[in-house]
Amino acid sequence: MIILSKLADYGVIVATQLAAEPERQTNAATLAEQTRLPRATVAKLLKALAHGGLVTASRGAAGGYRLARPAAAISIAEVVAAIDGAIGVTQCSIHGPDCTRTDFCSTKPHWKRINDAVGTALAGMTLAEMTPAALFAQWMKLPPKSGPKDGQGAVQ
Amino acid sequence: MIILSKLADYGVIVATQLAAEPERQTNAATLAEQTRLPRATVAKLLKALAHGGLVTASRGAAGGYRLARPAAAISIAEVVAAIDGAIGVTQCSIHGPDCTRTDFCSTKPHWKRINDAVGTALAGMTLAEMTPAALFAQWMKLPPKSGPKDGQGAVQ
DNA sequence: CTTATTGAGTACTAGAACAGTCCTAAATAC
DNA sequence: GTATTTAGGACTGTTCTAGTACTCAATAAG
Repeated sequence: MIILSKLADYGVIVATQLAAEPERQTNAATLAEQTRLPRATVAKLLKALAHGGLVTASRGAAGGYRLARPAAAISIAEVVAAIDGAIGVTQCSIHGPDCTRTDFCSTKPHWKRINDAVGTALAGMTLAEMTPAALFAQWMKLPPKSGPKDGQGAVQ
Repeated sequence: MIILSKLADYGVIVATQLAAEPERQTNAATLAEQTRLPRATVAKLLKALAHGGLVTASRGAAGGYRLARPAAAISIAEVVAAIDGAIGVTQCSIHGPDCTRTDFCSTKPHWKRINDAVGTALAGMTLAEMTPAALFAQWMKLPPKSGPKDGQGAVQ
């Protein structure tokens, strides 16, 4: 089973790309090239991110997108929610008490615990931590098994 | 977005039902009645659980299912994995390095952290904790806002 | 041994969700 | 005015999910 949809995954990648150079305004076509994702798909993702208030858009010639807030203030949970909707472990976690089994379902109250754990995990990581720069910093401190001598560790 | 599929959710419900009376052997039809789930679906779930080694089956007349291990030794993660397959945050978390973006994808290494958090949350809860008995015990210690005077709290 | 019961395994179908594309309108720079 | 770029839908093909049905194998009871 996969937790994130492909689009949510892509959304994080696109947002991370924006976070890599926050001062610049980048248009959808350029982001598509940078991330090697289909142009139309990237455009769709950016619309969703803009709708969620995570990026700001400028229309017209020389327009484009940039992060609405500092990358360190945008959590992965927000990015995912902007694309996939609210995060819930089960159907009943989202829809509330309209489950026909509510009355005798003993599992329901427990999902909240798991739900919170997942939410915390996604909310506890920011876009800033996803950038290559952050990855590099981490790699300097905690070199992989193969050691820092081969540059591959930083990518893999 | 919903993390668990309906079937995985149902799987936990069915397994919890088995955990409620571990000494008895119950057949698929009875479990379907107890959980109010479609009989054919319950049968399908039980097959998956049996395949995953979580329940043992006895064929033939007076056959049925029971937990293969004590409920306290079966984690929700195992139940979910038996039905939905291995848990991964993204496609690449499962498929490994065959992603075409591996070389320049800076987000990939970070998913592991989130992946582990989700896995830990699901692995940290057992079937025993999901049973009504466990719920009741918890409710005795931590009564809900409405207080223990109305018996409803234990079900909701 | 025969028969009824029950799980095992597989195949199948309808429906929903997902991923991706395309088109038209609105805004902006030159 | 014209080119560029996002906004907002609509649309489509594919994949996945949920649910059902059917046949085979195993077991208990008479």
